[in-house]
Amino acid sequence: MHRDGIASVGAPGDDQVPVIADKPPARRRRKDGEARREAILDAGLEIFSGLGLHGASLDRLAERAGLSKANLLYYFPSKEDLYLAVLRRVLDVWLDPLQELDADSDPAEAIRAYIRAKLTLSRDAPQASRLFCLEIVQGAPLLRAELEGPLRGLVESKAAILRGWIDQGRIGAHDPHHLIFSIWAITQHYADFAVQVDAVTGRSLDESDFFESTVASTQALILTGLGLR
Amino acid sequence: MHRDGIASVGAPGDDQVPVIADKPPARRRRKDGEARREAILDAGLEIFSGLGLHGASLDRLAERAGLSKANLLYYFPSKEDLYLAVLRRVLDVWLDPLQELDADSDPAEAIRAYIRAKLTLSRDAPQASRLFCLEIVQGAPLLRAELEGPLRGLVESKAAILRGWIDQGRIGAHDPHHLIFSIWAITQHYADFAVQVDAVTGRSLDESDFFESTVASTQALILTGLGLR
Amino acid sequence: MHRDGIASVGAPGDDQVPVIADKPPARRRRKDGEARREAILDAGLEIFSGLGLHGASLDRLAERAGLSKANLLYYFPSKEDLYLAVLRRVLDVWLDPLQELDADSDPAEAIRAYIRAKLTLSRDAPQASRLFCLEIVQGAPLLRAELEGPLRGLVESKAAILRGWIDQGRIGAHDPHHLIFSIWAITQHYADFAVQVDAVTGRSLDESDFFESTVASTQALILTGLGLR
Amino acid sequence: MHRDGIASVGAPGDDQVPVIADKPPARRRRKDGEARREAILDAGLEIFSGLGLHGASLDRLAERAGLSKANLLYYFPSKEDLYLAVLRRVLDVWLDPLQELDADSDPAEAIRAYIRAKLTLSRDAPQASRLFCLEIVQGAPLLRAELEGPLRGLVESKAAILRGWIDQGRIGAHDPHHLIFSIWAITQHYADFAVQVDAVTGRSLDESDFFESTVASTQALILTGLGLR
DNA sequence: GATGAATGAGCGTTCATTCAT
DNA sequence: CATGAATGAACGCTCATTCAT
Repeated sequence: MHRDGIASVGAPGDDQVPVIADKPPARRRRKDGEARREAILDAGLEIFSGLGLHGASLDRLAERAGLSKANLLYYFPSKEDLYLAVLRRVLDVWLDPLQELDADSDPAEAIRAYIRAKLTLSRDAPQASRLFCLEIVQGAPLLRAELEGPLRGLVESKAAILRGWIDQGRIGAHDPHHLIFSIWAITQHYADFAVQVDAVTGRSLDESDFFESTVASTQALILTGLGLR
Repeated sequence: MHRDGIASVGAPGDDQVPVIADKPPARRRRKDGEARREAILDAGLEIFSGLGLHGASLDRLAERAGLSKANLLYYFPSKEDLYLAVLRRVLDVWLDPLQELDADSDPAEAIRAYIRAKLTLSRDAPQASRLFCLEIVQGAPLLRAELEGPLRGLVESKAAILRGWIDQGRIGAHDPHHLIFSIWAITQHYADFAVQVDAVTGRSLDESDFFESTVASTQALILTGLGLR
Repeated sequence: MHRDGIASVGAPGDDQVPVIADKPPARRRRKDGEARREAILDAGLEIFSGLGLHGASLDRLAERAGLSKANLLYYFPSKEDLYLAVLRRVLDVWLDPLQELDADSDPAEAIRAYIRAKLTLSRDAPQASRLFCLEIVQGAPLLRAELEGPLRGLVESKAAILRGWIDQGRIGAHDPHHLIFSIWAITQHYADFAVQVDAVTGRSLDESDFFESTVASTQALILTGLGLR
Repeated sequence: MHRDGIASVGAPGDDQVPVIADKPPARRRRKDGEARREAILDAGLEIFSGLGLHGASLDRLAERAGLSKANLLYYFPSKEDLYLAVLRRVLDVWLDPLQELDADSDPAEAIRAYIRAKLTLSRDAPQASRLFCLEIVQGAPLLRAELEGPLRGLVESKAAILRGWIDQGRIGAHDPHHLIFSIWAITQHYADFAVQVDAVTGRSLDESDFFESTVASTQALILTGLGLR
């Protein structure tokens, strides 16, 4: 139903068939190379998110990406390099919704939209969420720098917006960091713990009524919690 | 400060030095055997939670547990067996607080206590939480049965309690499953994503003021969200 | 004819069959382990001296030593470790004759004996000489430290003896370092360049008349060169 | 100080910039082609002499020669082909001084000149000497034919000259083969075992006083050994 | 001529597991 | 109980070589 993987999310419509068939060879070759890189990254997302860095083997990755192990290593010099490349692509996509949070918006509307955007990602790119989760849970041995740099900066700037709203009395007093963590935790839970959600409820975000009820529930909990209802 | 691991939680005071030194050899040996099993399970928790099933090697596990690889395999016939044993011990501890949720309690009090109990576990046994998270995120290949059996049953029975409270108008109308997931998500986030929390805020649940503010924040968000304030 | 390898030189008679068959198991096991180590070192000498560090494969080494590749790595943690162990054993044997050079001896007799000892080594342990040669020629990447330490010290002390003899007018004035290098060069040539010697003359040190004529020739050249005839 | 490599020895002044810039393309291309061949051979000498046939990789060779791996294989169809080409060029240069040995010369003068010529090569083209040494030490698997053919013939003819001088009583009686081997061994030692010489004495043939004293020492030893002093 | 892309074979090494003692 | 020794399978990676362009 929903495309699993983040290519479709990060760059929709990217893989349109070219109208004119015979491009000059140089360009065709480069296109092919980049398409292969993408295929490898897609395979990496799929397999790393299910087995972790150590559980994934180059053989499986290559097989899934449709090329030979040696050829895969031509594009990414080591398994870890591939893993990191996948992780970075994930991180970018994953933080995108937060970037949108704007001081000039209506707080209720902005938070409602943010929750929906995050849950949409959890539905459309659950593997990305899981891979990110896997890495963080294990102590982020390869991503720590990115967490302490860009992520921290982004969160600080958005926390400032929330604090502004609190100071203006537009939302209830609730520590901005805790609020952000709570929204992250709840929305990502439906991707990261999807098997558990499924085991307990038999439902998945792929079912649109469950998706909508999850969005509504989460929005209600948070907005009411912030005194916005 | 807080003991990391769940032995201290599940079986406090377990490793006291026996008062009388020379027990009969048969009994001593058996005691030693169980102590060794515990030591191996502790090592397993520590290492599996940091490296995952595939990232952990028997060599490391044995070294950490203080015995030889071959001897470790005497106690647990395979790496997967050990992994499962650790996981099961974790699951028991992890579900314990939910068992306490009682229909006859005051809803606000019960939920407040539940949140505190879960966050206490996140503080005192973060590795257990992480190991459980790791397993679920990867699709619970070895735990699915336990999720669909005991876990589902437990959640259903507690959801029924919540539904009862809602029907009685004692808490706001909020889907019980979503409510339980939200509490799980938020409280476990502080264990599972501890590095991220630390990277962004520089704080950890080990610091008692941060622990208390986290408890208060979460209780406020959930209880307000349920119209209990 | 002559045992190739240095075990026979360094530790003659070492592998005698024990008179009493059933040793206690602990001792037997250790014996076996050491015998295997020796077998591996022998295989290492044989193969490294013919193919160099990079040309030798663990598969070949293991096959020659009569065990599995994985088992070989149980005794030596890496190929390079094995290579170094072989090299060190070689170096010890190789420098031994020089140690014997004694200030109190008759110079002519001492030099004559030294030349014979070196040529005997070239005959009995040519692979050791070749492995050492291979390593030095490639710049001694793994042995440089040993050259600048122990070797240099040994040479200096023996050069002092030669210088003493020169000062006493007992041998002709010839720079001691150059003299030592010349003797090394000539005597080792018959091991290191054995194929070339064979290609040009059709002879080998294994033939006793060629061995004796080589000894005589070299002694004559050097001793006459030093004015001792 | 001294150019390392044999291009400078075998074909001095070969890489002069052409006076007239724009040659007709056909000829230019061919010239470029040969220059590239030379560059590859130079790279081959440098790298093979340091790492051996098996230790050198096409990637390194291509990088050093300044072209792509695939292009390198256009000039030499396989790594072994390149290795052999380098080796043959080395062999030619290496035997050159011996060719000069002339029956009509004064024996003392001829031998003195030969020693100096060989040591000059050891100084100016040590890598050539080392590569040759490496190959012979490993049993000359690729060069045996050349040793038993041209080399043997050359040595035989020169040994005849020496034997003539002996018969005429112009030099002391010393087996010609042994004499040639001794001169080879000593003179090449300063190239092949340069690291060892350096480790022991701290000197190198690149220092002109050490070079001259080595020449003098060697000439003295050999000529005195032959009763020419 | 020149090169980027591709690959099969092999390498050194790790690892879970077995076995004898 | 406990361990040193042993192994087959798999792993990540390198490499000489090929091929299409």
